[in-house]
Amino acid sequence: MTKELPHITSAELNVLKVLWRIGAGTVRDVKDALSASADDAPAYTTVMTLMNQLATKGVLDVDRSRQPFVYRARIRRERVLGERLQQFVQQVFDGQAGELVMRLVEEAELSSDDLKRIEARIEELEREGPSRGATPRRKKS
Amino acid sequence: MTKELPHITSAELNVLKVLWRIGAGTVRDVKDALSASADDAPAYTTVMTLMNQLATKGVLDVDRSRQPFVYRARIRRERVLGERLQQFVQQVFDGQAGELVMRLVEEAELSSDDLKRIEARIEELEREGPSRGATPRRKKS
DNA sequence: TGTTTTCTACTATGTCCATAGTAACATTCC
DNA sequence: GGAATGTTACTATGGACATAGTAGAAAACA
Repeated sequence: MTKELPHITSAELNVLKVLWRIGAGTVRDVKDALSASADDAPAYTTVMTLMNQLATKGVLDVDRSRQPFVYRARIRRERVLGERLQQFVQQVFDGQAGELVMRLVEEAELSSDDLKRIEARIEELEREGPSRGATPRRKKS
Repeated sequence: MTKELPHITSAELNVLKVLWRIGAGTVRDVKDALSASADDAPAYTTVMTLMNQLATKGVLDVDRSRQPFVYRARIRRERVLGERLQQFVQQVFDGQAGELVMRLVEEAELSSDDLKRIEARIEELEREGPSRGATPRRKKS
């Protein structure tokens, strides 16, 4: 079984996103990247606090043989976003992922490229695996 | 322009969901409904606090001519969930709603009924409005 | 009418979180 | 080596939130 994913706060997630993008980096690297993309970027020390918290939780790997320390994500983006999505679907849409998707479709949140890609994938799934049950996966625990 | 939606916390949202379902009700009604569906339901007074907060923000309507007071939602479910979804897509998926949907498709979060419905709707859209631009709507503000 | 129950209003508490400052330490550069 | 700069470790602060208790008013009941 995969180890339990620790809780990652919103500010921490922003740090993680940068590291997923650049692969590995120092506090300054991450701080600069955050400053470049957002107007209200956190202070250097704030970024460090966040990165230390993530390291303590085992989400980041720290190479202390170099000065400044070099950080790297130990968790895959897919895993974190997947969990986040799952929680969101549960908490806000009561597990009704279908309703969520329909809403995105209706409200033009998806480009026509997105729509094409989704449609294609659905057709593919329906051709290969004729059934996946009438009801989606439910929350456990 | 529609008035700005006040911030609704997670516990408040649970209260709102009950009221959307039952239409209108007293604190006790809501408290009982919450107790029925979840194991760790909040105390009566906690529910009251939440409902008062919502009323203060203008999210709930209070009929004080009856004892106990009767509350009713003044905001439509679609509006709140829509905003929530929008924020989530931005914050977690950087606005890439397509990736979010693909993930739901891949991870079997959608039933085959869901898939059929989505596919049908997409085909419909593609037939009637041949284009909605290559890129989805972006965050404003 | 006196007692018990229900309800409302106000207040309190503890946690989580985002933010960042300060002091100490290392590195670099004249 | 000494000053300037960058880095780390530790600590602090303020706000938001979920939770719920208590006091007093109202209603129900016996």
